[in-house]
Amino acid sequence: MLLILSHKITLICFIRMERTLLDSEDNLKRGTWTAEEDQNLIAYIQKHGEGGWRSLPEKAGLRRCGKSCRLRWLNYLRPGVKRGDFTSEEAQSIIELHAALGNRWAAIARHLPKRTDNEIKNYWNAHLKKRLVNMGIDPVTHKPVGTTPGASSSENSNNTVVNTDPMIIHEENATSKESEPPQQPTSSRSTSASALLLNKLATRVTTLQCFDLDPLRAFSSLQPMSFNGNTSNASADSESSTATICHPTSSCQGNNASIAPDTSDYWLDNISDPLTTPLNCLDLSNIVLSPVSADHGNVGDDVGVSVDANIEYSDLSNALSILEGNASEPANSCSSTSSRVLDDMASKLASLRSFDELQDWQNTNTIPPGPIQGDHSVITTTTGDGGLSACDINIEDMIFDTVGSAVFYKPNYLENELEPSYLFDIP
DNA sequence: AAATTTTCCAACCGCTGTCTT
DNA sequence: CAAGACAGCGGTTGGAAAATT
Repeated sequence: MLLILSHKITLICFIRMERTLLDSEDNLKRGTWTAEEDQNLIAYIQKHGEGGWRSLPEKAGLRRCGKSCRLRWLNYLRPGVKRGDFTSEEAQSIIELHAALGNRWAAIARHLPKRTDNEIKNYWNAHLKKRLVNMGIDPVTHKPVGTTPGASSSENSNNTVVNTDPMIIHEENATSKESEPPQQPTSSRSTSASALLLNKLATRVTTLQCFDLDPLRAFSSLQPMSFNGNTSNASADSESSTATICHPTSSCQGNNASIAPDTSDYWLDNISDPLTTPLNCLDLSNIVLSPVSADHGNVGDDVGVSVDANIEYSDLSNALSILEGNASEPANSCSSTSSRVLDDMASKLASLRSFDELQDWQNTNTIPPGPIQGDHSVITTTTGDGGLSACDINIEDMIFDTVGSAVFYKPNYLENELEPSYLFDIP
């Protein structure tokens, strides 16, 4: 019996060796790269440049396939590649971006300089996904488990998660381990329409890499493309239509295009004056424009917004007016904190005339974070505004909480390791 | 200390889109 | 326009290292 078992193990080991350590049928080496191979590859690319991967191995004296060489170079050997030790900021970004982009690792990687898609993917699978699960969050939908029946429904046919709700993630405290069950969000889902819209915009703002991702300006260029071309009579459209604004050079067209290409480089390289060029490159696939059956809330007391998972407008033209800062009603007529904040955002963003201005604004916190009022050791998540007023809000501090409600996130509180539970829904 | 299991990530594979001929 | 080459992407896997029994 033991003998048979021993033979069996030996056989398995032999098969494994043959697959992984020894040369394959095509005489190509597989498995871990040696230092010598790395050196050969680096030397060759330094001399001849990247590209021509198929013929590269032979020229470089490597018994590897071209794909393997390319992967090795791009993910590990290429200068500037940052490896290991993700910062809390990077982890936060990955979660936010994953909420917005789904498993589009390459797209996510473009927002994290020096990180490769492969490493981000691994980090997500090995760490972040588990962290979310432990917190009771569905890593696919980024919503609490149990609140999203048919979680996969949030993914479209391209396997792209269209939910954009990122969530706050608190750095794991190494000193205070487990024993505590995963903390479930204590706040109820916000029913504020304004808050939901604000969420969407805040998400975009916090991940802005370039002026072209200005969500408010994009709304302007969204108008002629939405509602199947009918912008004045939203109610005629009985189905929710997904609006995607396409890259100027992209072939994607129409309402159902789900993935907009990364456009940062294009805009930075080609657009000097945003005012003279239509801003039409923002992927708004998560923002669904459709008629609403009831006015659940107001944005600037004008725009009806549904409370479904998607932002919906009953009156796009009014919405645009508000978002462009041309609303007839002043901000103080807003019905809620989030409305006021939204107005502030709209006014500010609409006033920006260049990417530089946007950066300046972000850098100088034109809308400064004010002192948070209230007892944060008591407040975990609340359905109120936590004592914040609109003028206290720094847009960069906005982010989703775990239930998809708008919150205010003060990074400096995390950094200082103060009470981390300072999530505030916006009513 | 040894055996076993789990974790994590480097690398591979298959597929798709784009470019070139 | 078709076919092949190529680059890039995302899912999966093998196995070394770490953790646990």
